[in-house]
Amino acid sequence: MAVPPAPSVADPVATAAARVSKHDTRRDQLAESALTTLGQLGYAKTSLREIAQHSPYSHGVVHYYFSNKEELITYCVRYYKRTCVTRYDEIVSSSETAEELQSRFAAKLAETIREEGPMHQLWYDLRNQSMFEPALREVVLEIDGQLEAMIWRVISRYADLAGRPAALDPSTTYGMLDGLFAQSLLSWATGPREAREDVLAVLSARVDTLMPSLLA
Amino acid sequence: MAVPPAPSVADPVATAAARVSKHDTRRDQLAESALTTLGQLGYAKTSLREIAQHSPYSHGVVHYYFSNKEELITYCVRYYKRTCVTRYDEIVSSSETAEELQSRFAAKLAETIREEGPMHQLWYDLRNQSMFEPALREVVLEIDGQLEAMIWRVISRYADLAGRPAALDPSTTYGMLDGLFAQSLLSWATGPREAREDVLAVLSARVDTLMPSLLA
DNA sequence: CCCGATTCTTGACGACTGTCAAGGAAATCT
DNA sequence: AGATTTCCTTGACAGTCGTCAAGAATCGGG
Repeated sequence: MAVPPAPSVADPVATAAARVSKHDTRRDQLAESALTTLGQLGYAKTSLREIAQHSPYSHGVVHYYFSNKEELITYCVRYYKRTCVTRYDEIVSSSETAEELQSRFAAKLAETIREEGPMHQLWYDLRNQSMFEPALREVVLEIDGQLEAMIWRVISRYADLAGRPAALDPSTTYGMLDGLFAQSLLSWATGPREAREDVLAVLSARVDTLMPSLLA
Repeated sequence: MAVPPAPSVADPVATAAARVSKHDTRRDQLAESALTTLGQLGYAKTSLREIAQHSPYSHGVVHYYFSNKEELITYCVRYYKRTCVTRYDEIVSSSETAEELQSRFAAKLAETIREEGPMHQLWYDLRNQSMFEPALREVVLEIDGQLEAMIWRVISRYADLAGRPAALDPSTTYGMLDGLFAQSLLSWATGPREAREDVLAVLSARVDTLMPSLLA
């Protein structure tokens, strides 16, 4: 993951740096444990003890690496975001026709629910909680903006490939697609397990047929 | 609100009915107190004691009228729904041209955020919590279906007035519009108060310009 | 190998939660 | 009027929460 700690030498700078990196590695490790717990239980029902139980450590260690529950949570969200907001960039850069981008994007939307469903549930949970908890607003606003930009990279590239301009502004486009995504996620998460693949197929089909009308 | 209790007469049927109606009136009264609390604090941070504090009673009374917290919550949601899922029906029945329905619907979407913002925040909160809490799924699914039907009454009437068929199925249409609505609600709830009217104006404008493309 | 710093565990605290039982207050009935 | 049912308050319970302090375990440099 990160660089392994340097072998012990009498270099106070290097060892101090290794220390810092180890400290950060532990924070990331705890963040990962926290994220799986949060994805399973949701923001409200996730306690620090529960997070610690999904990690190799005991519940007290959280306060050694994070001063607050709040700090842990926001650190988690940013950690999660790091890997998340570039999800479609490979598709954007490697697709060579509008049709290819369209169908691969539609398929990828469904795939990310299948592969990372709980993480998306957590995101929508946190985004909603930010309406009640001011402490979450800053980080939610930041990530929401990045998600909008991510979607806009797809759509503007799509417009380029098709040789037609986008019909809507970035925010409206994001709002609509996000609505469809959230709708499918909800029914994926709450419906019967046997129906999950059908839900994802429907999402793909919808986005696939909808995308042409996002261009003028 | 409900019929006032009948004056005391020696009619066991009437008095029993009055008793029941009084019992139900109290339940509704508690539900209303609970809804304002839930709308302010969100599902996670609302305790029974907090609900009671927003009502004329003490915290123990909740268990006299409801057996569970869960029963109270689901009762609240259904109670709220009663007045809610017909919000656009007056517009649907009284609009005489597609253009009128379009602009009045767009305006009403914004108005309901302005007038009942916290209730909508609560709805999205509960809908999300249903992904983590199976107990909420039944009632959420039921109301979500009614909301979809409500939106579809608007759009199908809109299509009739315009003399063109709807371009999308009810579920997709609902998902898209709901996404835009939720997006505006989020920024209405978390943004600065001075910007609220702007947010609502943007929502109205977006829906207004988007609606024609919902027809084939 | 030993000492000091770092890392982690354990146990405790005050506060809060849903739930419930006991009993007082109020309304109703005879 | 008294008796009885209904309504509501109070106080307590077992449990969980975030937080923190004290000390054990572990690790690295001399």
